[in-house]
Amino acid sequence: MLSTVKQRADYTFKFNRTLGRHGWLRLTPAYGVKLVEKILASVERDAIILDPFSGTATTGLVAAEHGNQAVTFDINPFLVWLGNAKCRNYCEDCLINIRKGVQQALKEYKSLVEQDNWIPQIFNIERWWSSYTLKCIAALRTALVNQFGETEENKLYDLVWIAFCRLIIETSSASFNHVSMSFNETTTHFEIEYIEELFVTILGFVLSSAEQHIQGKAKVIKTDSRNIVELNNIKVDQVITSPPYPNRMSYIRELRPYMYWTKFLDEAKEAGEIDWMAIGGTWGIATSRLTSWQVQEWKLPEDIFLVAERIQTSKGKNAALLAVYVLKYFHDMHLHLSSLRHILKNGAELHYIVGNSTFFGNMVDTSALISKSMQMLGYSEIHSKIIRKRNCKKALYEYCVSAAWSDS
DNA sequence: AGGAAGGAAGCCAGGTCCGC
DNA sequence: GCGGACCTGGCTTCCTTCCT
Repeated sequence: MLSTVKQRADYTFKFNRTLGRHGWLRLTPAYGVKLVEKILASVERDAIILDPFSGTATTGLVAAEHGNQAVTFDINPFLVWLGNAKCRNYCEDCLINIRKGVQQALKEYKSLVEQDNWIPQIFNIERWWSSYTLKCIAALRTALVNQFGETEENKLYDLVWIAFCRLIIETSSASFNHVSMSFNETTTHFEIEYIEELFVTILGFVLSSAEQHIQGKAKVIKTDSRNIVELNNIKVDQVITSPPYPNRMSYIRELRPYMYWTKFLDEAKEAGEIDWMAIGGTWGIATSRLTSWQVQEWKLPEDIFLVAERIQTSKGKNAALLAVYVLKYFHDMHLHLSSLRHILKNGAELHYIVGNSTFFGNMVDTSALISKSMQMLGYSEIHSKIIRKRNCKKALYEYCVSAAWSDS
C-alpha cells in the first residue's frame, strides 16, 4: 500500500513559490497551500480557524484568502512578525510611499558602500557573503533604515524588510534548498548595480502580490502552544496545523540569516534559547539542556515511554540524548493538545499534518502517538490518513491526523 | 535520455570558549 | 593547558523532478 504513495511536489513549498504572498520567503519546513485549501473547502465561511504552529503563516493566509477569520500562534518573534506582515491588507497610499522611499534609498545607497555600516554578528559571516557583497547589502540596509526606520518601527513598511530578507538569501552562498541547510564552497561576488537591480525586482514581486486584497482576517499571536490562554472568549471551530516534526530539524538554523539582519537575533546564545523554547529543533545550548530535562507530566500514553526506551537502548553514540529528545517532543505535544481543549468550540475539528521519523533505525510513528494522546485527552473520531511520501529517507511519510472535540 | 538538483533527515565530528 | 560544555555544519541518503 505504501509503495503507491507518491511524493506529491504540489504539497510542498515548491508549489507555494508562485502563489503571491505565499512565495515571499521560504522556511524550508513549510507545508503546502493545497493541503490547507483541501481541508478548508468544506468549511463554513463563518468558521474560526486556528493554527497553533503558525510558522510562515500558510494556514492563516489561506484561511483569510478563503474569507475566514483565523488566529495563529507562534513562539518565534520573527515568525510572528512575518506572519502578520503576510496576512495584512496594504492600502494604495502605503504601497506608493514604499516605492517613493525605496527610490530615495537607492539614490543614497551607492555612496554608502565604502562607509562603515552596521552588519549582524552572524557566525562566520564571510561564508555567507563575499566581503564586497556584504558591503553592498549593509549599505542598502542603512539606506533603507534612513528612509523607513528599523524593522519593527512601522508596520506599513514591513514589505520593505521582507524584500530585504529575500535579497540576503538570494545573494548568500547558503543553499536552503536541500534536506538541510549547507554552504557552497565559495561565495559569489555581486556587483553594486546587480544588488540594486535584484532588490528592485524582488520588491516589485512583493508589492504586486501585496496589492491583492484579502477578504478574511488572520492574526499571529506570540504564544507557547503548550500553555494556551483564553482568546477573549473566542472559541475555534477548526484547527488546521502542521506542528514541528520529531526530526531534530532546527528552525533557528534555517532562520538565522533573516533573524540576524532584522535584529530579531543579536548573538548566537539567543538562537539556542529560542530553540529551547520551541517544540522539537535543538540548536546550540538547547541540545545540551536535554541531558538535564525532567518530565513534568507523567500521565502520558505508555507508547511514548516505550519508543523512548527503544531508542535509548539502541546502539548509537547519542542514543540516550535522542531518546530524551523524542520523549520531550511527544511530552510537549501532549501538553499542547491538553491546553488546546479550553479554546475549542463544541464540535470543533482538528487536522494535524505530521511526519514520522527514525532514530538509529527505530521507527517513531508520530501519527499513532499523537492519536494516543488525543484519545487519552478525550478527543473523539480520531483517524489518521497517509498523505505523501517525503523526499528523504525510505521509510518517511506525511500523515493527517484528524479528530473532533465535544464538551461533555 | 541521462545527469543534476532537490527535498518537513538523522547522525556525527570538529572547532571554540571558559573555568579550573 | 585540560577537559567538558557549547556551537556549528558536513556527510550519506533515495526517490522524483528538472534541465540540457
